[in-house]
Amino acid sequence: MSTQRKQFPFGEFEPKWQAEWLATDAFRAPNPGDPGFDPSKPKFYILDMFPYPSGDGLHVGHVEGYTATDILARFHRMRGFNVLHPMGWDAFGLPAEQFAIKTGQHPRVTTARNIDRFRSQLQALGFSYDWSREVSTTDPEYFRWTQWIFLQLYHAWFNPETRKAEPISTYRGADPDSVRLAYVAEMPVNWCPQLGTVLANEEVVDGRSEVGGFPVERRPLRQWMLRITAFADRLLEGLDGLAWPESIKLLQRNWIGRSEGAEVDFQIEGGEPLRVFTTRPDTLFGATYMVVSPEHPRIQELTKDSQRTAVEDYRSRVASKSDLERTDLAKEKTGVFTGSFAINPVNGERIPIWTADYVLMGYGTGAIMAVPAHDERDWEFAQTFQLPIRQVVTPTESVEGVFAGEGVATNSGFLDGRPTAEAKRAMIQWLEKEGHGKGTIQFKLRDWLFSRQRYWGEPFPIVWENGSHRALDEAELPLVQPDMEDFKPTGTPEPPLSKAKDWVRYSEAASRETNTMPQWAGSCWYYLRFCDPRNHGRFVGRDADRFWMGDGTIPGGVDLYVGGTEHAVLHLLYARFWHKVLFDLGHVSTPEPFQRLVNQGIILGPDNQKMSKSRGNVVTPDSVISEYGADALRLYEMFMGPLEQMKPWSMKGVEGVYRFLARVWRLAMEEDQEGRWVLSSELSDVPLSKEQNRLAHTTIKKVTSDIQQLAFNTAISQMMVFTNEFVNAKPRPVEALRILLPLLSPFAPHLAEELWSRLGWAGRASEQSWPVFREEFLVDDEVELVVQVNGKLRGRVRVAIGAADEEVQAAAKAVVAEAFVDKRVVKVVVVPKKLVNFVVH
RNA sequence: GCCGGCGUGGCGAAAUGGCAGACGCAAGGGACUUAAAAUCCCUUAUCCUGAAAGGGGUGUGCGGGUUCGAGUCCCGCCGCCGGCACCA
Repeated sequence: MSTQRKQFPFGEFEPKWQAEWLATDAFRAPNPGDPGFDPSKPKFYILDMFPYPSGDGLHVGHVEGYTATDILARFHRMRGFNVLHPMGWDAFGLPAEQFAIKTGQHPRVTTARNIDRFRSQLQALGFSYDWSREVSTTDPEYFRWTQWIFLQLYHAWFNPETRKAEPISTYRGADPDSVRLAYVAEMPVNWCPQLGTVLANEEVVDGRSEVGGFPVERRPLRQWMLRITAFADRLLEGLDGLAWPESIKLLQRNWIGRSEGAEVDFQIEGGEPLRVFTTRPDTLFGATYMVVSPEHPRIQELTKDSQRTAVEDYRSRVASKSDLERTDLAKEKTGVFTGSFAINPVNGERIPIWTADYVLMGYGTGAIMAVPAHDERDWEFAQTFQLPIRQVVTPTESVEGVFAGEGVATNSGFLDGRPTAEAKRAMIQWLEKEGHGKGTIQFKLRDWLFSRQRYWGEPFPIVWENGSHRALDEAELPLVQPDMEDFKPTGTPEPPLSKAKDWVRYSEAASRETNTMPQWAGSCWYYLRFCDPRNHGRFVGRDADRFWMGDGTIPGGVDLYVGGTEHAVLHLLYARFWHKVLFDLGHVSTPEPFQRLVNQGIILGPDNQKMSKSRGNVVTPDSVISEYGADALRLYEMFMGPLEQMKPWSMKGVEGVYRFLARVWRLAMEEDQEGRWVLSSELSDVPLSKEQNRLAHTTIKKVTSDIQQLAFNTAISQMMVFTNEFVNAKPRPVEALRILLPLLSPFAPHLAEELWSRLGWAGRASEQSWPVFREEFLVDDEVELVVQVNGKLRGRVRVAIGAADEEVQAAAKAVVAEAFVDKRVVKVVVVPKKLVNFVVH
C-alpha cells in the first residue's frame, strides 16, 4: 500500500492547510473586549480532557475524543457561535519525574520535549484549537494561580450554618486551624515505598498504587489535607442537574457514599460511653455484642488485664497485614474479646465488647453494635465465636440466609409491629429524647490527602515557624521549585525538596513546606484558565468567566466535556469541589464546572484486546496519517461506531473511509494526460434534479441532527450515500459539492478546504455558514407503503401523499386480496406514510 | 456479593413500537487492462421450494408476556465488560 500512488494528494494539501490555519489564526476565539468579538453570537465552550504529555506521544484513543470535539467546534462556528475550543498540558506527574531520574535529565527538559511532540501531532490532525490559549500546568505563570487557589482554600472554612465556604475571618471559634479547608493532620495514610510518596485513596487500587502497581502500606504521617468531606452533600446534590451519563453520576454517588442512620452511646462500666454508628437503629434490641476496630483510640482502656496479652497479640497481627490481606473477603472472621462490657441503652442488657479487623477505624466511629441476626458480617462473626443471635425483624416474605432487608420489628419492645422505616424514626426519636444518641449521616468520602513527596509538582505556598504553618503572601507567588541536581526520592517520607537547603530556608526562623501538590491540582481548574489564559492580575477575568462559563442565571459551565471514564471519581470530583469553593468565595459565577459530560469508549487493538506495548497491538496516529492522511484517520475514528462504545481497530476500515474520501475528491477532480489533478470535466452548472435535490436536503437534515446527537457514524453513512449518488451522475451538478463540502468540512477539514479552493469559491469551506435544509424539498408526491396481513409483510403499494385512509386501505387490499379468501377482516391499522396492516381470522 | 452497561450477518455496525441488517469491511462474480493495482457494476442473514422468474418458512443471547405489530416495552434467566467491595 505504501509504495502505491496515493488516490488523492492529501500529503500535499493537509500540511498546507494546517500551516495556513495557524498562520492566519483561523480558529482564534476573541474574548469580550477583544477586537473582533461579537457579543451577539451565543457561546459554546467545548473542552477535551487535556492530556498528560507522555513520552509515547499521542495514541488513537486521544484522537477519538479530540476528533469528536473538533467536529462539534467546527460545526458550531459554522452555525454562528463564539466557540471556545482550547488545548493544554497536564504536565506535572510521576512518569516525567521517574523518567528524569532514570535518564538524569531535568523533568522540565523532557516535559518540554514531550509537549512539543504532542502539539505537532495534534496540529497534524488539523484540530481547530485556539492555540493562543495553550497552557501547561508546569508553567510558573500557570501554577502561581494553582498556588493562589490553594491559598483560597487555606484561608477559608466551611460554615455549616450557611453550608458554604467562607473566609476564615467569619469563623468565631478559638482555633481556626481546626476548620480550614486546607489543613495539616497526622493520620494513617497510603505510603508507597517504591514511589517514595503518599497517595490519595483514589490513587490506590486493590492495595497497590494506580501508577506502577506497587504495594501500598498504611503509615501515620503528617500531611496536608483538603476538607472535601464538608462538601459531600453539595457534591451529591449538584449531580442532579448535570447532563452526565447516569453511570458516572452513580460512580460519584457511590464514592461519596451517603448513609443515613444514628449514633448510639453505650455505657461502659467505669468509663465514658462508647459511641457507634448504625444505619439500622431499628435493630438496637437485637444488638448482642459490640466490636471496636483494633486501631480504636480507646482500645487500651477497654481491654481488661486478663485479655491484654490476647488483644495486644491480635493488634500487632492486624497491623502487620497489608490492606490487601485485610480486605480479603474470602477469609474467616477474626477477633478477640476485650474483657469489657457495654450496656445496651434500650434494654439495659450487658453485652461483651470485642475487637475485630472487620470494623474499620476510618468509617463511622470505628465501633459498631453487632446485630448478627440482620447483618451478614456480624452473623459470620457470631457463628465463629459462638455469640448469641436474636431476631428482631420479621421478613415480609420468605428469605434464605441472613435477613438484612426491611421487614417488621419484633422482640423489640415499643417498636414491635412497626415496619422498618417507621421503626428507625421511632428509635431515633427515643434516643434523642433519652439522650442516648441522635440521627446522623455518614459518608464514605474521606478528606483529600493533598501532599506528595515529589519534586515535579507545585510547591506549597506555606512556611513553618515554631511548629506552626502560615501562608505566603499572594505577592510572593509563584513559588517555583529550586533547580536541583538530585531530586530522587529520599526513600523516607522526607520529600526531595528538603535536600535544597537554601531554598528551604525562608528566614532566620522560618522554613518552607517541602511537600508538593498532587498532579490533580493543576487539572482542577484549567478549564477556567482557558477562558483567560494570559491574565496577569487574576486566575480568570470576571468578564471572561461570565461569558464563557455563564453568569449563573442558567445552568452554565463548559457546554460539553469529552474524556475517558477513568476520571469519574478523581479529576471530576476534585474539580467540582474546587469550583464550589471558588463559587462560594465569589471568584466564579457558576456553581458547577461541567454541564454536559460524554465519555468516549476505549479503542481496542485489532485483536480485540486493550492496546498495549507488551501485546504489540498499538496503532499510532502517525503511521495512519502518513499512509491515509489525517482526514481518513479522523473520519475512520468517527465511523467505527458510537462514540461512547468500546470498539476494535481495523486497518481495513480505515481503507474504507479513505476510499470514500477519494470518491469525494474525484467528484471534483480528474487527472489530465500528464497525471496532474485538474477540475473534472464532468462538472456542470446544471441544477439538481428533483430526486437529487431531495437527497441533498435529506442529507443536510440528517448530518445536522446526527452531529447534534454525537451520532457521527451515521452522519458519515449519509454523506457516503450522497456521494455514491453523484459519482456516476452525468452531467455532474457542481451544486452537489457546494452542499457536500461544508457538511464534510468538520469531519475532513483538509479535503473540504482544498476542493473548495480548487473550485474557485470565495472564502474557506470551514468558514461557510452551515447549510440549511428545507422541509418542502423532502416531500414526494407519492409514498410507498408496506402492506401487512397479521403483522407479516405481504406486499407494497404506492399511494398519493395526501390520500385518505379509505383510499389507502382500498389500494392496499387490492395488493393482498388472495390472503382474504375464506377470511374475515377484523381490524385495519393504517400508519400514515408507513404501512397498512390487515388483521384477519 | 452489590450496582451499572452491553448481547443483531463472516466482521464494525444501522433501525421515533411499523419493510431487521442502512453505511462500511470481508467474500464471490463481472467490466476496464497485454497483465496487475486502482476504479466502476452486480451478488452476499439463513433454510425450504422452483428450470427460471418467483414463492414460502425461520431469524436480533435464552424462556415467557404486553401489542394489530417487539431488536426496541415488561417479567425471569444466561453470557460478556466495567465499577464498588467487611463502609456497619
